[in-house]
Amino acid sequence: MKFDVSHKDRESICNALRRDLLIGKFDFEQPIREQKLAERFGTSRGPIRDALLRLTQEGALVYEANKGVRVNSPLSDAERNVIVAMRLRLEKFCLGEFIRDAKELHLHQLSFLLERLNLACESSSLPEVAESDLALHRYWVAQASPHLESLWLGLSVRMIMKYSRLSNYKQVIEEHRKIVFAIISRNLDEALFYLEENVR
Amino acid sequence: MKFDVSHKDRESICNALRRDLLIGKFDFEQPIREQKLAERFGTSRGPIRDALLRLTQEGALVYEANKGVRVNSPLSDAERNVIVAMRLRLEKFCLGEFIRDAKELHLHQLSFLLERLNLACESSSLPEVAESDLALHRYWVAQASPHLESLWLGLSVRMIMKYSRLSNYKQVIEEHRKIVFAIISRNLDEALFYLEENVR
DNA sequence: GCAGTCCAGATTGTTAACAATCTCAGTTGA
DNA sequence: TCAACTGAGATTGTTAACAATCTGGACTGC
Repeated sequence: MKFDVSHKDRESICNALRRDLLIGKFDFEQPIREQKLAERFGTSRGPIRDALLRLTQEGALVYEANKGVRVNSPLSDAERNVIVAMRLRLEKFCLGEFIRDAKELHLHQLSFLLERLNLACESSSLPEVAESDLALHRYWVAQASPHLESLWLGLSVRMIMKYSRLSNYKQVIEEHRKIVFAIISRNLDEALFYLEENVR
Repeated sequence: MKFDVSHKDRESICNALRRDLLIGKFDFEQPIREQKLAERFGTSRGPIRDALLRLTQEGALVYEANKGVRVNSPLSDAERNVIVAMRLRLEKFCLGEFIRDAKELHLHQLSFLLERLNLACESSSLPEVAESDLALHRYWVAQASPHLESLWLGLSVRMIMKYSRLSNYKQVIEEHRKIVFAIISRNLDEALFYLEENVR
């Protein structure tokens, strides 16, 4: 339980913990100890606290005074529906902006991220698939609107944590291939259609 | 520039800073210094960093490595429209849950919050009006879904920061009176209608 | 004059020690 | 028996000192 090193900055710690949360590494109802994480990442508790505070704000963790944090309780179906609708509203907007403004370089980057997702699916590595999936979506969101990126991230993580053990890798890669192809051919309506199919 | 004391915990510091941000107390593009705030709140830099980190995650501030935080750049009209739509989606859901489940006690609490907003408007105190306005909306959101509360807060703060110098106090109080009366008479459609009118 | 270097002060980032609080098993007393 | 108290250990909350980095201006060599 060591050698997650080569991470040092807050962003990296946050990303590593977020990945752990996505794949359900931590038990519900069991508090997450700062000292343990500090040893794992080779830092003091300060940066760990920063990361936990941030994940709390994103909704993945929940905080209780003088008791630390634990994994947040799952969303109800109704709450999840609201989150999904909000994420779609946000991501459709970004996709529109992206298709309108994307340069050749950006489309190429998209192909690269799709290929990364493909490799992750073929290796059947759940953490890799989850991360590559989010990284792909995140790319057009971040390009279209840095303002909305962290908001999108919170929604997406919270969404995926509930269901989506991402079991069917064949389907995952196929859905994203459709989206990316539609984007590259600048077909907005088609891209939005496949996006909705994928997210919902 | 002292005696904001009687605040000690992170929540209070965060709320105080959020209020300052809502009324535009800090200059754009000018960094916010941790030491200054630490002195103002009578703590060390640790809790201040927590609060700034949280407000950054909410989108009110923006962070740059080794340079600290500053007020985030304003949203574009298109971005704001997306935020408004998302907030409405969320708040309408919560309002429906609230009207369905609210006990007499909760409705009474609503009247109290409305009266507080009324007093704030009469005293024409911008910070008080902004805070009372948010507190009222926040109440039905928090009651309906604690899971969604902090998400809602981020959206609302980001929304209000851009426009809404909340100039017309007469109108503010009137709009909210309509919403609250509709809620108390359990008329969902009417409540949703006035909510949309108020938020948008 | 001017591009490049360097240094001092200011500011953020990290750390370890300490304070405050919680947990829980053991004890007490009715 | 069992509810209430107690205290030691564990954990979070806070602090001040220190390290790393940035900023701006003075200095240097051309």
